[in-house]
Amino acid sequence: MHELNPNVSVDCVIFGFDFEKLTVLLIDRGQETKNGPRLALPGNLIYNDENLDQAASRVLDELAGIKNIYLEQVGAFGDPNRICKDADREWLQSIRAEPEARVITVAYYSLVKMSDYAPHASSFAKTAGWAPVSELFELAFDHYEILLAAKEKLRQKIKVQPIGFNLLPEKFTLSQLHKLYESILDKPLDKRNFRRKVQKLGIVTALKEKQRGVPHKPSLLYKFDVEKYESLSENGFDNFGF
Amino acid sequence: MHELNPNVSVDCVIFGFDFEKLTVLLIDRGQETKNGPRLALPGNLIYNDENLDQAASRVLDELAGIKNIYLEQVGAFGDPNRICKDADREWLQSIRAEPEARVITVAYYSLVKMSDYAPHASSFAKTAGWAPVSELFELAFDHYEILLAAKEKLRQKIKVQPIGFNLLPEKFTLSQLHKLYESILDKPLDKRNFRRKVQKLGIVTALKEKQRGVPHKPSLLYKFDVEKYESLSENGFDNFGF
DNA sequence: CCAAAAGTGTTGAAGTTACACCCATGC
DNA sequence: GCATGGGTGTAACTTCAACACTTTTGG
Repeated sequence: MHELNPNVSVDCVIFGFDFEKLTVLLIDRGQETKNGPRLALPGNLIYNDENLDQAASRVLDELAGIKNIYLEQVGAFGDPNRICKDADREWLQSIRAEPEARVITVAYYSLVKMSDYAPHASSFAKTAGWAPVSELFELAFDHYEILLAAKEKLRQKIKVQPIGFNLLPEKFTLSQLHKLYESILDKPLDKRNFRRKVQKLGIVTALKEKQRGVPHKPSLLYKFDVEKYESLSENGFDNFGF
Repeated sequence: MHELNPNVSVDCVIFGFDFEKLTVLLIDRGQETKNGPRLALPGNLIYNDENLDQAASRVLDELAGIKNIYLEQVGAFGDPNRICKDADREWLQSIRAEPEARVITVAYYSLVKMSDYAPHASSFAKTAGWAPVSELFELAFDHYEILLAAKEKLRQKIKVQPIGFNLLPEKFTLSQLHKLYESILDKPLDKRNFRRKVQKLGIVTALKEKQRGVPHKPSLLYKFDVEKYESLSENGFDNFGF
């Protein structure tokens, strides 16, 4: 039966990275509200004939036009009183058949390169865009709490598995990778040790090509070795982590 | 509104340890079923006016008579086709108002000392008891999959934080601790290396007392050093993990 | 005296940290 | 020629994995 389930929703916490800071994808409900936040995570009710992962992908596409990204579950949220702000209640009344239903939501997260995914709003999202995580303090419903939980998961995850390669251009320099790790872990890493470690892991391979047009010694370019990455993924990254 | 939500349930994966092997708390549906498993994780629908954590605690108490244990969320599960076995369908018809409803379930897990918690069945559980994890291959619904996910979470957790001390008697031997770790990680750990590591960590202190009445060399008894544990907890266990 | 678990040290390999200088380019 | 970031090696130290025999008790 292809119908919305009034009691279960999904929300997506999509982190974006731009070599400067960590951002998160939010939609603007565009509502004329006196008080209460207008920003929310993209999320909506699930259909009864789709699974949770599918629902998250679909919702992300419907609200922000972003497809085909790997989403990982954060967990389930849903205190009975998560709809406690007037603005939230009003808004639900405008978009839901059963605005008063008890909803529990399953959150998903991912980390993408901002420049690869230009969000464009549709459905009930008035606008969609990237907001710096460090400047946010309030969101609709319990979305701020969900954001914090997702951030913590991301931090744990990146410590133990080399995600982050999808954040780089196809050809990249080891310095870019270095900077990426430093900004996510939020601490300096020794240049030589970092390079050694990444190279020993074997998931990057050097191209025969260099940077051009830079006002300093041009860097060798590297690409991500997908096969090596996958074979390591299966056997576990025994010795990763900075 | 104190009513059951037809679409959301919780399931509890309670691991028990008895110095021999890892077990899990299961209920027996007691159903006269031709085929399909009779064993299931304790779980049931949530009420609309309780939060997920509360629901998990309540359900665990209702079905197995176990109260006051710390539960941690595993995540949400619920493919549309999780009710695919005839036995499961029949059983739901006997206990639910809307047996055909799409249900997503939120799983919780915990690890307790078996001897501290004698399960006693009630409600729709015919019996409740501990089953060795390694001997299980099939459970109701998607409960086997949930069990595996919970086991993996437990494994990750115990690698990075020394839980497990609430599983031991006040005074314990290093061999007991050793066995505990081996059964959770499901692999042998070198005796000497294990002892060295635990002792260097400093969260156990030797008593001036030995085992008595054992038909072999009696072991020194140890106790858990709570203060040391807490000070380490704050600063992070920098070098823990087997 | 036998069975059963307790207890104990060393060594080689691998990994981690810290650290300073020359190189290639654009302007 | 100078400013900028690219690129490289080593030594001291710590951690890790592997491995075998003696001890103490109860029966």
